[in-house]
Amino acid sequence: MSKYMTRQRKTLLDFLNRHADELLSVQKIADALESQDVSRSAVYRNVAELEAEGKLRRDHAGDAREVYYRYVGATECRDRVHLSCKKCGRTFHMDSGGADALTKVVEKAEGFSLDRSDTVLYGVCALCQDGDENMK
Amino acid sequence: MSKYMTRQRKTLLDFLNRHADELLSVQKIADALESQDVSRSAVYRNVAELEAEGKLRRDHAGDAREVYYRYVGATECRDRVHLSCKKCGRTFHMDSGGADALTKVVEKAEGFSLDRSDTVLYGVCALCQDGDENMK
DNA sequence: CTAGTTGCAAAGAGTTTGCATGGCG
DNA sequence: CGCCATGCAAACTCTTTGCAACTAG
Repeated sequence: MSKYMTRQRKTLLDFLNRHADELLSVQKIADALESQDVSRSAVYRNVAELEAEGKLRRDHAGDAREVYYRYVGATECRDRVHLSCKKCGRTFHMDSGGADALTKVVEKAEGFSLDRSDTVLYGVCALCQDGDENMK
Repeated sequence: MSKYMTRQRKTLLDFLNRHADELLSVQKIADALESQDVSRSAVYRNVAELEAEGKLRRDHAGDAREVYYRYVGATECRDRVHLSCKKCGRTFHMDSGGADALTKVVEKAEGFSLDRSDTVLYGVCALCQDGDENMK
């Protein structure tokens, strides 16, 4: 666990808060923080720690070979099922009613105990579904 | 797209069929096929192709830095929501009734159009839930 | 002060690629 | 026989690590 709040860590947390729920590779983070004099090692080390604390969650982005992360440290992400839009990349949270229904469906169908905070559903969000009609 | 069915590709496909739905790293695959004289390059190249064809899906396994794959080429995996057990690592398929219910829940809750074949739910399967009691 | 943290650069690990050789159709 | 695929090894990219210098509390 972290004991000191260093300039680098503060900078990183600030960046993550401004990009909560975005799919971020360490590369992107490091590039962004480079101008603020945060070394790549510091990024890697802090990211690893945040991951261990459960504030950053690993995800995989389409084709890329790098590891992607999603900041779920903000309280509004706690124990919430995430919905990831394949078109715009944005993330949405299911409200607890929806999550309850979801958990129940899975439980009933397979006797499977869903882990809400580990699950990410993929699909297309409401906004992008509308947009489609204009694009095609 | 593949034009020739080489010995290596055949060996790989055979292996994948025997390990359908398991979480496999290229390392594991390559190690297993090494004894059958399939080079790592061949594995990497064929895996990339199968991924492009949609028969192998990328996933991420807990802590590891490597890329993991899941063979979903078998017909029983087509368009089915996958359930991945965090304890035993096994994968289960939701029947279409369950998947319909799931799709509806998500649609209603957020206007989100679920992509069944891209979604993997994490949690603990029925078997492992029972096992727990004996372990603790 | 003292221990945790950083930066750098070198080491590791996993993946990709160029090119000559081999094999499927 | 022609073209695609393979094998090998070198090249790359991303990530980890050792160690001296630095700094938060």
